Amino acid sequence: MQDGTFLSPGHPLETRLRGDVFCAACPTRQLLDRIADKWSTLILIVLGDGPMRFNALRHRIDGVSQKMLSQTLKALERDGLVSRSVAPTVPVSVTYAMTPLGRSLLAALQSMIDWAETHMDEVEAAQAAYDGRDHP
Amino acid sequence: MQDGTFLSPGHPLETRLRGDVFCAACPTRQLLDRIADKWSTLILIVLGDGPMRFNALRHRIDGVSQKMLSQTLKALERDGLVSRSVAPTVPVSVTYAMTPLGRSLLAALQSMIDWAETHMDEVEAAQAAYDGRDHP
DNA sequence: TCCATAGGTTTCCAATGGAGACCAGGTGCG
DNA sequence: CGCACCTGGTCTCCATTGGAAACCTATGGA
Repeated sequence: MQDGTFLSPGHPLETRLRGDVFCAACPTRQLLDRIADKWSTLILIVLGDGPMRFNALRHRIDGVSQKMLSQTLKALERDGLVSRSVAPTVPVSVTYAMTPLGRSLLAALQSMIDWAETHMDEVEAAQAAYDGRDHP
Repeated sequence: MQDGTFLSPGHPLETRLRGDVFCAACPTRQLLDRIADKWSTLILIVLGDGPMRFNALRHRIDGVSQKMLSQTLKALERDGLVSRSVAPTVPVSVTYAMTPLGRSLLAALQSMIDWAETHMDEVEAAQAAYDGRDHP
């Protein structure tokens, strides 16, 4: 049994076939590529706490460049995950917020963060063990 | 209330402070950057179905290059999420499998995939609406 | 001898991401 | 008046990353 292993019956195969994440051209895969992204994840989690303005996001998410922030926000807005509202104050103030659709993703993202926080020490231990072995 | 908004009491602040994902230097953030990655996510989901060999993974995950696959697998092995075992056959056969630690992450990843599959149409509708509006 | 196979590594080039300059356009400050 | 400054970006440039394809190691078979 070689490459056909993953096709064994008993796996939830039909969920795979319509919208297969493993097929590069499939829309589901492209959507996954968008949300399984460093900046997208962080932006969505932050906005989960409540609406926020551009520069507030910029300072909250350490290390994000202005370009990547506006680029990622634009993509998330296009996907309908966040909304952008411009208030005609002076200077103009732009506020970003979660849409209901975005909010429906929040639980999944949060559980990734939670996992990361919970299992940090195990991962660090694994890294130390790996580096200690004969890996030059 | 401007940048301080996110510090409002009532939020689970203490979970944030030890291992803050929003701080670029923090280990938790680095771990998130690793798992919230296109290839890592797909590899882990595939390996969740059972152990698999290098070329099987390569063919299963459409679009991954040999370099990125071996690079990502190496990182995941270092983090203790997947294990690598070499059988002294000829030619040598290398099999990758989930570790218990990796398996503990699986649920979170799977719920992201599930979300993507469930909400694809809503996202596509949002994209169409966005593109239809006055965005040149 | 020469090819094939598995699992990579190396090389090279195109695409991506970041730093920092620049822009719009209105405000307060001297 | 004229100047610097605010927000929320875009533009330009360069370093890093990712992909395609060639190469490598080791062995078994025609």
